[in-house]
Amino acid sequence: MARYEHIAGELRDAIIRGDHPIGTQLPTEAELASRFNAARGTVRQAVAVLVAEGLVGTRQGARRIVLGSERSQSFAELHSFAQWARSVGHQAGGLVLDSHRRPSTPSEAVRLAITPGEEVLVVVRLRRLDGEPVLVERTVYANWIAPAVEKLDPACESVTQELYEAVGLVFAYGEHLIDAVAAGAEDARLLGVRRGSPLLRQRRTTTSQEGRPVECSDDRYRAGSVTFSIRNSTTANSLVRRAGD
Amino acid sequence: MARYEHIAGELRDAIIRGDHPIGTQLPTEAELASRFNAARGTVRQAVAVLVAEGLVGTRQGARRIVLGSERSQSFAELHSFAQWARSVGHQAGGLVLDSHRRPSTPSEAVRLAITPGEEVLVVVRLRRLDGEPVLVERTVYANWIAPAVEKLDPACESVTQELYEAVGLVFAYGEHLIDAVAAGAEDARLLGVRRGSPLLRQRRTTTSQEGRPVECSDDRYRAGSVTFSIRNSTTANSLVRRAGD
DNA sequence: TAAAGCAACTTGTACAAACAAGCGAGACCA
DNA sequence: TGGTCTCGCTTGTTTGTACAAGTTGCTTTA
Repeated sequence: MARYEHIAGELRDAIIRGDHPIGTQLPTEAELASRFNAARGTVRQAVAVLVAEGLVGTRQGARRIVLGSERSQSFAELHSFAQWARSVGHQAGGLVLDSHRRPSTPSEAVRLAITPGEEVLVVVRLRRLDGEPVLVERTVYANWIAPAVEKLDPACESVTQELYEAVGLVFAYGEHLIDAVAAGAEDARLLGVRRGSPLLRQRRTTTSQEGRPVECSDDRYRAGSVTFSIRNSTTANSLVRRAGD
Repeated sequence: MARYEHIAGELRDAIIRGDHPIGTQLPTEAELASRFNAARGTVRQAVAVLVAEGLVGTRQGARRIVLGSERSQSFAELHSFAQWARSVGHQAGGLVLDSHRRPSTPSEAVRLAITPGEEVLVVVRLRRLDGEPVLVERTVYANWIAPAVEKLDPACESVTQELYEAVGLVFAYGEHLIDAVAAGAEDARLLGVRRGSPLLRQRRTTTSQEGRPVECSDDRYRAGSVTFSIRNSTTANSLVRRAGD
């Protein structure tokens, strides 16, 4: 592990442990540098990690301040329903309801960076959390990954993990659009809610390490089952609000 | 403006302009350094900005890749409905429907880091976008800022801006929980939708520069009016998914 | 022909030094 | 008393250097 990651970990633990309560000041860079016997730049890099996690606030001239003390979960959760579920102590399940190929629509072609009409693989999955159906996933896979997807077990728990083990594919980057929609007839039936009841919708496009789009998906969560949590600050944010589209 | 910010801006413009199309490689650090006549460290800092914005993907050993070409909007939007609206070319409006003091509930006390029962100011606002009601804000302000809030114009367009101008308060940090809920009777009446129709809910807690909680709020958007957009990557993320709470 | 391995290239980590810029508290002055 | 000013402290920016580690394509080898 890198030196700065180690220092970041120590500081994070200290904050979570309560050594640095919320609202109090963190030690200065100089002090941390001497304590960890590292250069100031290395300490800055470590603290930057905590700032990015939203645990620490920083502004020029003033000592840094502890903002939170909850461990923020790592990325994979956002793409892997199963891994997220496990990390919060729940059991994920999945079931493929439909899987077929068809020509891509123009909008899908744009999102997947392919030529319109090129064949894609459409998969509809119902996801459960501790047995309860909570999520309908309608995913469109680009043609080049379709064969590997079709080979997956229909009841496969973690698509992300299986694809990584099978072909070394990593879902490295994602763009997400989040809004609320009313449940359609199929949504309602699958999730066991009334038609028109609120669902949390997440439309995402996922990209491989090399920047190649892999899939785009329309995921709908039953209201009350899942909450997205985001931290932001005036310096460095990754969240944007957009007009409906 | 700092040197690295300038370089980041130049690169961002070049990407948006299409000089570096999506999926292509960015110039190497060495080349950028010589082009901008800056040290490698400075270039790295510049690129880090774009990586944080989700425009560029990076991994050790390989050239950096352009992932997106849309300008990501700056932070203020997330707290300031008005400034966000203006930036996307719409006109924001606001109207205070109710404003009164009452003792804080235990949960509010925790979120605002005050003693339970301490008085808070509750404000209900209806927000419009180009005349259309799109958002009901139910905000709870900590006592220490309440006087300044009460002095605001009830039809005030940007609370954020007014409070900054009045008392120099900056909404520096925020934590946000996003989910979907059904419209209650009051929500439905105010937003002009049917009871039970889907709303996008954003519960937030906002903190001042000094790390002092200022307000917590329950904001509900009419479905279709607003979409949250998030970019993430395996390295460095700020988004977390949580079980319903 | 296909796998293994090497070599050049590129990004990541770490250290050191110097100056810039913002903050906060105490000193000073009206 | 109340405001202003200055000075020390702390974080932000920039440069330079050296080495570590991952990627990629080419070469070598079986």
